[in-house]
Amino acid sequence: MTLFEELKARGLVAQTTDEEKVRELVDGAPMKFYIGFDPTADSLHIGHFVSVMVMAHMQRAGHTPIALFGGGTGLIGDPSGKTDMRKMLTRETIAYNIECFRRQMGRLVDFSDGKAIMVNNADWLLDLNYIDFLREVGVHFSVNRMLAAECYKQRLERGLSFFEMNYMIMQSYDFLCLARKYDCKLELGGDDQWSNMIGGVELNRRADGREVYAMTFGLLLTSEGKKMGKTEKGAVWLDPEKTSPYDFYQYWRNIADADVCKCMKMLTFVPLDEIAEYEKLEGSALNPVKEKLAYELTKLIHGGEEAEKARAAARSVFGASAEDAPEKQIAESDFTAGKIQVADILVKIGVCPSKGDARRQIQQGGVSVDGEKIADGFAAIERSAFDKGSVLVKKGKKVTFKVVIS
RNA sequence: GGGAGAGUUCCCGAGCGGCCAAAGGGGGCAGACUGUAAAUCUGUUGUCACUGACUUCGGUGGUUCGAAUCCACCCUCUCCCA
Repeated sequence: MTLFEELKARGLVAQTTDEEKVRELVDGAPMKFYIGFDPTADSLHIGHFVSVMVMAHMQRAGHTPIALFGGGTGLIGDPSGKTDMRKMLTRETIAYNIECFRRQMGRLVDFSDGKAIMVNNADWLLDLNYIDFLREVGVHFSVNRMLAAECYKQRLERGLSFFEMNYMIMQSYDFLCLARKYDCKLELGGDDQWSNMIGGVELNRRADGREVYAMTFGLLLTSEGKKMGKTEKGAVWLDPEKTSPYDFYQYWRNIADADVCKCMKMLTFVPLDEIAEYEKLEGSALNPVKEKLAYELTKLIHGGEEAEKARAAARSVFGASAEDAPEKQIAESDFTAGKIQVADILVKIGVCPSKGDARRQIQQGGVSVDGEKIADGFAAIERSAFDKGSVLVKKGKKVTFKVVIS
């Protein structure tokens, strides 16, 4: 199976500007390609995951990825698919964010010895002269066509600033610069970037007469068509400080039945024929597959050791013993007259946002201490309960902590 | 620059001067059912010293016994005209 076929089978090919040519490039001699990243946050999240995986696949096949950080375009913000204008970021935050991205990406893509290149488009965008830019690049763009582009349509109804409108032009210019400087032949990106990417291909042809190509991969959507990786608490991050390996693991462990195999194809290196076996399964038989998915992904992002820990913790929480539950500390001073209210503990260890909420959870029967359900919202436990070292506090089915005294 | 309108709790969105901690929906959390899934049903969703008190309705002042609701100014956003 060739690389292109594999990418396609994994659902990593959505649109191409010229499928035959792209296939030749991907399956052919080593070449350079690029993927752009908007440094809008200080950590990559699941939405970026696909991009990074595609880079990794390509690199394994000998190609050289160019990771382009939108340090310059980040100052504008991509209006595609957004309903509102994005916040503008300061240059300092963007620089910091790029640094964070760079670190996280290093886990999956090898940047040593020039095997992959990192560039920041601020290097060529910031010093642009407005008039020169208009003369060199601006002439090649038709406003009529830009307005017709799908990505702007929605925004036209709600208002689109000239400022944002320039995003497409700048991204196109990126491709032109990379083609000139690195002989970059191919741009990859999420399907939502399609319009912007075509812009780059066109610009290369018009400005330099150079043939370059673009290929998109599908966005990571749930079977219900929503973007994955969003929870109410925010995105699922790859930074362990922002989303703990355990939560990360749990996110995937709780994935919908319909999405397991798709994610495994797109996000892991698990061989396709192995996944084909999993696709035959359905119902509760999928549970081990979900576990594998969660384990593989956690391993890719946080390393084998963290993956083992997360899996063990999950198994214990939902299995018989809870010995591996995460530990939380409370202080000796939290006790009053040798007692502490269960509600207070819940607040102290950050399980509940307020004491009122904690009482509610207890009264609704959602809290247990050392395996015993508490019903009284004002129930307190004795200091002596901690004599054995720790007390197991559980809220709901999924939140369990071992509480110790520091 | 001229004209019209809007800013309410996590989000959307009701809201008569007192009966408003504020309808309804979404989302979240918990319970039942389950497979740590989905769907469904139930409860709950400002804070606390919790049958009571306190803080919230863009901001600042004002009218009033009493204001999310009325007035003034300000800020922000949207729309229409130029």
